[in-house]
Amino acid sequence: VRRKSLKGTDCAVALALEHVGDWWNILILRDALQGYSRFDDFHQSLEISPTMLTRKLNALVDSGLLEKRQYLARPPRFEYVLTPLGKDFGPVLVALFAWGKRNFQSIDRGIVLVDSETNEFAEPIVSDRKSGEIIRSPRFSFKAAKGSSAATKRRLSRSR
Amino acid sequence: VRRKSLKGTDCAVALALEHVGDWWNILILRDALQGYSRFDDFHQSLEISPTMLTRKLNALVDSGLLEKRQYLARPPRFEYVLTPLGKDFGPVLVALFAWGKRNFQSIDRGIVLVDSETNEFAEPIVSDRKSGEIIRSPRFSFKAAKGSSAATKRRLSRSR
DNA sequence: CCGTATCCTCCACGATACTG
DNA sequence: CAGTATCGTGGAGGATACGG
Repeated sequence: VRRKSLKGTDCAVALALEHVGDWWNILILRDALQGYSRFDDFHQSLEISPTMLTRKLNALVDSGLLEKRQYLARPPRFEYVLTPLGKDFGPVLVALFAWGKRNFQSIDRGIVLVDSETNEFAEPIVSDRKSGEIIRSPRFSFKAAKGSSAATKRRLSRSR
Repeated sequence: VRRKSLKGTDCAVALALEHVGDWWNILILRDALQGYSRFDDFHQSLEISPTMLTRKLNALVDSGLLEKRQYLARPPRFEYVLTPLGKDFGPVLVALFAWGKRNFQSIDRGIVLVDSETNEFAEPIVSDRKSGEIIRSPRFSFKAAKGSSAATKRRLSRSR
């Protein structure tokens, strides 16, 4: 949007959109809620240019949805983790996910946003720092419930 | 976004964003769920250029969220009403509204998205076709509950 | 009153290249 | 690996003007 700020509006929806009102933010938050935290994880997941990812990550930090945290001293490494405010955004994503699933996705596969039992968000991914091998990535797991099929071959079709 | 389509993705969130993934669409749907249906209602509410409003309205029609319906033969007049798919988007907006309200809006005023009792969406606005006078606009009504204050003076700060 | 067509501007975004 | 700097461009979006 020729981003006129909607500050001054007292509508909570508009206020919310100030912080998450675009494509990338939502997708980043989605991944974050799945447990993603490192730059490169987002980078690979989203097919976003590093430049843009930097901007969006910083913006989300500024908005207080993410926190930039050092997890390794030498070499200095940072991760972006959800703040309480960011986690609180979860239900919105759940609703969005549900809507999309109800209406646009007949096949019963895709990411798992919440554990169907506990209603809590999936555990963070675990990856071997050394090899970079992903041990467990909740993004690709399936609902435990009734016979979900085999793992999804997930290849984003490259544009261009 | 240099709008690469995310078609081919099986993530429901991405699929959903294909249709509502921007600022204007959300705001239009918000208004639609409040009962707005006429071009000019949206136009005034959103401070959007008529050109853009046309585009967004058409896009939402194409996506199947809105339906363009003639409500007057002579002169021909149209209104944009929510389809079932569009109404189904309601819960997402409710969640977004709630998040914004919880976190960014301390004052207890703003639009009413759902009736607190029935959990149904507010009634359509009623405006006098002749005078154009708005008789009832739920956007500016307040929760019936505990002493809400006077009407909001709503002036968007113009950019530039 | 309810839009649509045309034009133009500017900035969101990707490409590319570079650093610790 | 985890980013930042610079640059170029396409398209989002406003202004304006017109029509039923």
